[in-house]
Amino acid sequence: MQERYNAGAIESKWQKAWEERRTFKVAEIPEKEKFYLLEMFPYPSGRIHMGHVRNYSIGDVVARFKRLQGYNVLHPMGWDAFGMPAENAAIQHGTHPAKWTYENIDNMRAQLKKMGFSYDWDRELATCDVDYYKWEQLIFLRMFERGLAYKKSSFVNWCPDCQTVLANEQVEDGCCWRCDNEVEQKELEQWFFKITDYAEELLDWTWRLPGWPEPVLIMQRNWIGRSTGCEIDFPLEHSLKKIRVFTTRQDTLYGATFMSLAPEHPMALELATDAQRPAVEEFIARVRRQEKARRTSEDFEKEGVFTGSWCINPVTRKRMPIYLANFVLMDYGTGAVMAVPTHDQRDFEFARKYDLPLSVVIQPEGPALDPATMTEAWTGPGTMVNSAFFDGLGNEAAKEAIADYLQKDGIGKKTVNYRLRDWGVSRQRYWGTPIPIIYCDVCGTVPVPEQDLPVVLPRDVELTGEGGSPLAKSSSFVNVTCPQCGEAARRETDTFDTFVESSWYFARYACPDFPSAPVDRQAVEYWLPVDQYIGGIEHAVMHLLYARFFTKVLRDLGMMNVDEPFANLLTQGMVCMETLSCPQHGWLYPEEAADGRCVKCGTVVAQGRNEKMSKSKKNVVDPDNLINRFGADTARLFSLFAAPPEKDLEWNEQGVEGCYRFLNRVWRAVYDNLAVIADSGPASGSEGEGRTLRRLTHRTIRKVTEDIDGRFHFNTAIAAVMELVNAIYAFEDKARQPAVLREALETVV
RNA sequence: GGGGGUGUGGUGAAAUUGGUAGACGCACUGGACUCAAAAUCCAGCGGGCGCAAGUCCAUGUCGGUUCGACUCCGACCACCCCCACCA
Repeated sequence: MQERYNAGAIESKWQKAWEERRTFKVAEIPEKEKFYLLEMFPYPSGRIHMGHVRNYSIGDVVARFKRLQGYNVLHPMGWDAFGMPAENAAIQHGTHPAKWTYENIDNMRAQLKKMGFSYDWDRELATCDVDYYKWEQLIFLRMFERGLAYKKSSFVNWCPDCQTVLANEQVEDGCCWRCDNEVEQKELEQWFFKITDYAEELLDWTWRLPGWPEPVLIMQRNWIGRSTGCEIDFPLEHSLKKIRVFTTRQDTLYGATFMSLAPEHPMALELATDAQRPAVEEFIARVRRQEKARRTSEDFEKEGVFTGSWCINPVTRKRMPIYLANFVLMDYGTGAVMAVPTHDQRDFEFARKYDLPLSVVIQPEGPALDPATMTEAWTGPGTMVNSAFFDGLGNEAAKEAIADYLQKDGIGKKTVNYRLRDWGVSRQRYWGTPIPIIYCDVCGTVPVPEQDLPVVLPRDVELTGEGGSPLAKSSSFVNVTCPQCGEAARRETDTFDTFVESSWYFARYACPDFPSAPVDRQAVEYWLPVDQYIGGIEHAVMHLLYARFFTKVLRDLGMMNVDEPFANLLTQGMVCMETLSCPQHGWLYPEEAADGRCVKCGTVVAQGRNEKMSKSKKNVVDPDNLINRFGADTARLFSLFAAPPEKDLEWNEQGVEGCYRFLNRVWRAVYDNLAVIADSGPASGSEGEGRTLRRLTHRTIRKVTEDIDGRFHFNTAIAAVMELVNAIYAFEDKARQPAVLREALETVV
């Protein structure tokens, strides 16, 4: 028998046993209550990091706890395997993205196994496997049939220097991350998912998810951004055409004195008079060039240009000049805004700049507003003035009254608008799911017939990082015959946003090998929804909203019968560490500093504040080192003990050592007492000191149970076990009451 | 500008939701063991006064509610995160 705590020996012994016995493999057992525990699956970047250790340690505790409570626990793991880092590695090092990705997966799988997490590895999936993404292509085809997937022209970030499309994350301060040149907006035809069709339902259900953290629900509600108002038509002065606006402030309609259109508005050019045309064209070109940079700049100036045309305010019958304005967004509302300078700050600034008329229609309490002397717009409540028969009403009441009036007179109608935009899923990238569409000169856009799926991502594609979609360069991929008419045709060469894969993987885990559909209805019926989902707060909006959307789409496509994917959600904080930097050598890894000095030059190291661990700042800890030095249990214990899960976890080397010390203490407590407790039976009676220990043992059981179950206070659960261990060390009456000691020790273990 | 969050010892944090503030850990200090060190064990550890039993002060600041407030309400200060010209 070993003489001291040997984490490596203990852990590898049990990990081997779990693997051989398939201990965590599960199947549907109808008479047994299920519990589906899921942690957000990792991107196979190459190595696991402390954020994974934390996330998966939390999940593993809950999974094991629920198993001990008798649940049939599904706890799967897989890989969010498509994405740009694989492609970047290919461009920089010449490795194929597939090779890079699968090698990384092998690496990380081995690391996760060394951490001892209780996964059912038989359900492992990788989203870059054809067997996974072919079902995604099928879902897309069904969505296309129903109009839930459609194509429209839209703007992408384009680096004119690199000749390539950039993702939003690749644009820093309006400039390309690689060459630092200014990014332009380029118009491309792109695929979209009609998530806006589900805006109302996605919003409604945020009030019916009691197991979600309130801040996440609030963020989703804000992101969906429902607002009620009116669409109002403004007739043009010398034409039968009209400009339609959306407003939430129909109470200010009588104060609308000019009109602002987005530069991308379809009527922008036709409204330009001959005299104004050069100025208008110049303005549109300039805004298009700036568009992204302007969003990030603080001191952004409102700018516009007069088109030369006029429209008529439908209630005052007054002429309103039509401007193009750089702050009006084409993709919200109708891309046209009725400008009320007295009661909207942007319109106010714009009016002052271009000397446009002001008319007060809401008078607050106190001194009367005077258009000539106002210094800012009045956006608060007040009494209606200069508004015909609505004068004297409170402006909130007038909102209703004017909306009814507009609707009755056919000038406008009540409507609802969302900030949520349709989800653009086209990516001009190689390493992703091919979009199963064929373009034929005769038949137009033709979906790939279902029996022709999958559209396999070809391996032999050259990746340079320049130009458009890499797949476009593979002629064997691009050139096909039209499935409808048999003429020569071309394949779609864009791939899906990787968020598409992560929007339904939780359902595929219920039936990872199901051969005839994306999901097996029966398996899904048993396992879904996920009873506990765990992951980083950074996914509060995008991933979690897309997954909710997909769940509803799959339901409406008749593929499964689930309304919401995640019944309970736990969002864990980041793992942080102090940064170290040397004036000469920049950021330093912890091992590059000793005694507060840089090991290279001896300069005193500057200590930064705690920041999220990141390779770029070199404030990282490699879980492998931790496992080798202390064992996986120490790594797991520390990541649970140092902070409650929703808070940021501050890395502390000495804290880790403290956890290791504690595990040593536990081991010794058992080992040193083996002889004493060897022959003792179950604890029945107890007295004196023994009675106190017994009570503590049982109080600890209750405390730990309450702390883990639903509360997720792992730190206090561990503290309670530490107290019990302290009491075991203090217990002296071993010889007379060995059963009490044995019970306490077994409880700790 | 909008939304969300945080503020408790030297330090990470507890206080199960209005009832003994600081559990548990880290750091530190003293002691035991050792030729010595490491490891381990024991003790102390918010501040003031006191030899002591004690006692007063203390949860960002200022007010309020309450028999009682880290917890609830109001105002303010500081820091962090997210969204950001959404009509």
